[in-house]
Amino acid sequence: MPAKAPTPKAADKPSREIARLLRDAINGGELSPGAKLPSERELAESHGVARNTAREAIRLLTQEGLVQPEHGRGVFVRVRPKLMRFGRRRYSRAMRQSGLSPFRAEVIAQGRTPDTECRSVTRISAPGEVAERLEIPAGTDVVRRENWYYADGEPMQVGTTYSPWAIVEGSPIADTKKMGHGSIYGRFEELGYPIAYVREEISARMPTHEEAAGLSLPDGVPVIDLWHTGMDDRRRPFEVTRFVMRADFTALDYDMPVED
Amino acid sequence: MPAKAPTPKAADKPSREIARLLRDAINGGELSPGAKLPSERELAESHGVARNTAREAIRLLTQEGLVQPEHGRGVFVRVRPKLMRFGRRRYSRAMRQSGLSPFRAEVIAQGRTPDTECRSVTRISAPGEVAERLEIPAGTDVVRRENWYYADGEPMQVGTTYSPWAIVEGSPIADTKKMGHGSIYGRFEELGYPIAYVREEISARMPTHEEAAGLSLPDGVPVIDLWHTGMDDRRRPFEVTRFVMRADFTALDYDMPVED
DNA sequence: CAGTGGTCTAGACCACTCA
DNA sequence: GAGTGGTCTAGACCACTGT
Repeated sequence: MPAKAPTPKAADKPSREIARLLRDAINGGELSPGAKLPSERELAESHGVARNTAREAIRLLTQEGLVQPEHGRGVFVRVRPKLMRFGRRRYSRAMRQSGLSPFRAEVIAQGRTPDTECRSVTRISAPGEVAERLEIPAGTDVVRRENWYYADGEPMQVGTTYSPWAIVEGSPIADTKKMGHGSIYGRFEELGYPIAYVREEISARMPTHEEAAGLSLPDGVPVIDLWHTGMDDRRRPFEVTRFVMRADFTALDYDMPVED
Repeated sequence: MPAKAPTPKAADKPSREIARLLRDAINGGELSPGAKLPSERELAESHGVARNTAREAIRLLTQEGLVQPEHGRGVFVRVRPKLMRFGRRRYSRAMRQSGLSPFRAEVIAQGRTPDTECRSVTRISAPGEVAERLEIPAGTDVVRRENWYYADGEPMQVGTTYSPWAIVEGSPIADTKKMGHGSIYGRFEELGYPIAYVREEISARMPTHEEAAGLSLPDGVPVIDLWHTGMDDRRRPFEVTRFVMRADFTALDYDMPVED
């Protein structure tokens, strides 16, 4: 090849450059959410690079969560869904008495169709992370309930609830059969454990391989990993739930007084 | 080539298979955090595939946040750092009077060295997201302070605080110069705005291109995106801060009474 | 210097979608 | 069947890290 640098200004690697152009087009509004990007082969030809290089550009945008390739159809600008919001109100008495679980209420409020499924109810010995939060010795018997939450048929969250066997024995909570669609906190109240305090420990990370498969997560979508502890009026923990939630559909919203 | 399928059992694509083997080795403990993986060329040869295929396997694990390639050195199993925890106590009177900002206190408690830097203090007209939360008309003048938070020299968070000009005019908060390393809530208290309630809206997502560069984020690390609103004893908002935090170093921990 | 990951090429075939 | 993304090959050169 002749001259070494016809345009020394070129912003580095071709793949980065193509990604930058597409990103700017998306952020600038030339490519709206839902729009289809040029195909990999088109991008490759129009930029005079190999297909793999165009593909690398798409990959960069995918990891940023900006676009989403669909096999056989094309690459599309991702639509930012309205977030489902969960917070302190989730545990209010009003919610508890509405007969609706907090998840169902929120999804319905957004005009979508909720669905929940209890995949398993088992009696196991408490793992360390659970025992600590329940303030019981590790290995104590607990009931484990695995719940899946859907909106319009798509899985949104998985919640795994653990509660001491000594507390829930004989109640609907320990029952494999249906417990109804209401809030579980109504059941705990009947057992003498009215929820009065909650602790929520929140972190975020990329999903594991299994989570990505189970929740049908596209690339570039993290999960919120939330450990929830429910306590009664004397601050005795009676239930912990670990939620794994699609971060692109979920927001947490807490409104609370400041501690002294 | 001769026979079509010598082992039809082969668990799908070679790159996925190599990724699975490495993942299992990591989760099984054969490869501890900090350990070096075989080089791409070694993996390619030992599995009888092209280097790009081995590379694709590494990429899958990188996106899961399991490993971290380092240019010229190798690919390493990621060390899960101890999380910095922030929560409701962050705004307590005790914290306010300790003379330490909540961030500094937490980092020091972990035996690391905190650093904070105020990159800019400007007077601008409030963007919509800010005005809504401050309950002021969009376009009202606010002071914008951009703060960067470091632990052991590495950037951990960026917090952008907005407060009505009418409230902070003439105070250290509106001053470009140093404001000291204490909590900003002490200053607001002096101005007649003792913090009494907070609202925290939390979501998680992949970092933008700019955020990834600014925070030196490795691939596979999401950010926590937090809008914080500070309110006085009459629930009047006087300050909002948007935090963007490295999710692999950060946890939020809220302990609160349930609403009626 | 040798060894590592980062980027790129120019092909190939497969799997999926849609008219 | 035409067009799309998904995976793979067998090379090449570059940039960075260590000794």
